Amino acid sequence: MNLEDAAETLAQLGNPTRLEVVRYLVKAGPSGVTVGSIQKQLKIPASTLTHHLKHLKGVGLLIQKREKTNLWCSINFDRLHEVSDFLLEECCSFSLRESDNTKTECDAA
Amino acid sequence: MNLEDAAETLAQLGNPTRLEVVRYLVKAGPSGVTVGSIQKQLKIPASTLTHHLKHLKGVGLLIQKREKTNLWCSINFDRLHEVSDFLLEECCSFSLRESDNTKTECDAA
DNA sequence: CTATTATTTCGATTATACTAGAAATATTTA
DNA sequence: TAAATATTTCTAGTATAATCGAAATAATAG
Repeated sequence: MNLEDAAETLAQLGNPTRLEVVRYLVKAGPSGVTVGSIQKQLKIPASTLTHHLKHLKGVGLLIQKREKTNLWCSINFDRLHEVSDFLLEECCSFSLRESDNTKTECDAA
Repeated sequence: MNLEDAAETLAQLGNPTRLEVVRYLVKAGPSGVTVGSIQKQLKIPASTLTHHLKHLKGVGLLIQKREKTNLWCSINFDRLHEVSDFLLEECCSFSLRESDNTKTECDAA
């Protein structure tokens, strides 16, 4: 994951409403939830929610599957890992290069 | 770290210029670098850089120390870990609750 | 076909962020 | 004091994002 993609993904996670949705999707797990249930549970107006879901899908954090009238949403765990890995790798790269210890800061944490 | 703080921090990391600065600070390590050296290396106009540094400091990602005319900047590694932990914990909370395995998805990764 | 439920598009408002040049400030050195 | 260097403030243009009501669309059930 390059810097541009990481920044874009982080930016999308940086909106409180969207981060709340992401947290909800994570809790829901791989089976996912419908757009409507997110809307009801988190009390987000439908149009606002659609708007944010489009953003999340745009950076590959959201997986959607249609089933009849319902649109099922689930989080892309791999993508979520990629972005946290970007932060961690960039962070820990220092310890790996500069430290004499076999253990990195990451291992220690 | 609560959702609001996490969102705010992620939002600040979500700007390409700032993420580039963060990456540069991470590479520089705990000793840090001056504002001027960031400006020259990354070719960011001084006023733009000051603006972004203020943002990073605002969410606690940046540590600054004055020495004579120079302002030394270094990354707050702890803070960087906190935000990546927020993503990982929220992410892995599912596996912890739903899986019968003792190993979580995080451990496996 | 009609009604119902689910989701999206449209449109408009409001707010906030990014960018950077020019001028100002502050500190050190000569 | 004057010059040089480092950083910040001021200001302003431009762009983009967040929000949500109302209307539109889509799919199914009766």
